[in-house]
Amino acid sequence: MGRWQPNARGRLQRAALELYGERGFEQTTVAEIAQRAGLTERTFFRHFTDKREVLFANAEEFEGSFVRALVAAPEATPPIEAVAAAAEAGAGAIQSDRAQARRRQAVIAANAELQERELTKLARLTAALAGALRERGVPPATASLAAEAGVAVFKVAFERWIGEEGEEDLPRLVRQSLDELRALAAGAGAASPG
Amino acid sequence: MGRWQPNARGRLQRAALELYGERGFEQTTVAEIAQRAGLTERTFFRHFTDKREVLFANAEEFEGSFVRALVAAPEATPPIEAVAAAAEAGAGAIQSDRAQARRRQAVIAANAELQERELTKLARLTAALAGALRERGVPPATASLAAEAGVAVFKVAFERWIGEEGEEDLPRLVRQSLDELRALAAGAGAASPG
DNA sequence: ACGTTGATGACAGTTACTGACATGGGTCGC
DNA sequence: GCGACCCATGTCAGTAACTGTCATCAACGT
Repeated sequence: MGRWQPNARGRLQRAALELYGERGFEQTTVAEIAQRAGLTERTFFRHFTDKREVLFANAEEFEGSFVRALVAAPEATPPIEAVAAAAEAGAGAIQSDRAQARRRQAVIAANAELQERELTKLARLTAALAGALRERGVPPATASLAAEAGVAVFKVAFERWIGEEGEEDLPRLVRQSLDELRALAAGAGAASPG
Repeated sequence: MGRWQPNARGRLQRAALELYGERGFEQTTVAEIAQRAGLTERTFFRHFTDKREVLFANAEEFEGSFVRALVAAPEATPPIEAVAAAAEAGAGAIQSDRAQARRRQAVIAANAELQERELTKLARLTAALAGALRERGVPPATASLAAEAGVAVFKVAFERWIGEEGEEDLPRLVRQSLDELRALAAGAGAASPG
């Protein structure tokens, strides 16, 4: 048996999510998280750069599934289709447990600092997608716009998925949101006179 | 003569921008900013909720010019055109001094926490635009997508404007970026074989 | 055996941020 | 003009996030 209980990082993540959910992000101290995980405050900061980051540990993995799908798209695929494929892949990587996603999102929605961090993760994702598009020969500005569009489409689909009770197929919602964006860009959607 | 020097808030903003530029955001303490402004640390936190916010004091004003232009657009304007008009208006509100914008942006680009706060401001702007679109009868998801598209277009134009030496007309760059987004959504932009 | 490694603990220090109370010139009612 | 209040600022004490540094001690290789 090792000197310490295994999976310190995972225990910290679990303890943090629980406490943030129970009493809120601000009302939870890092010392409390560490105590519940059977560790010390100092060890928490060795695993996570700050108090928020513990909720975003798998962001890299998520970003990876997004980017891999984009890279895997055939060369001739138009940028908007390539990012759409990436968004669908990212959607597929998440949708296995909607309950977990809901809990996490509820915690984030309850605190401005956590929302701020989530925006940063999405910005990282956007930058990664834009970079991958540039690698394919897409001009920089076009690459940025396509990446932003793809992430926006994903966000809208994700909100619907979290919010609604019936629909469970996130990739399908992604495709649907993309179609709406296309219609929008084509000039559709004038407000009905009222 | 008043008991205190006038414009405490402005003095704090100026001192902060100077110090963040001179020695960096992290290397500057709030006590130093307050001292340069001839005030105390406690007074700084009465004017700004935190150390970052001092750089984003006019975000509301900026957001206002954006939203006002959207509200002012004729009822029949398609959503994408309405947000485009808003983005052009916001562009017009900024472009009076590119040098100032450059200084500010350099400070922000040098620090992750400041970038995080900027993302939050842009998210606020996006939400405000989406809200205004909904008021016009645009369905929620479409409103969100249109708002995201408008802000993305603005961001791309702004980056070009800050980066390049020649072009000075930010609204024109906004219109240009919008055209690129339109082409993108229509399926253009397949990578050239190579 | 023995030195090294690596995850953790212990502890002190800095600084962002908050709450509570004090101060004193401006201003308004009279 | 005089007193009562107002309110921006000062003062001071406290909390908690984060950091640097050194100690510990099982595991592992040689």
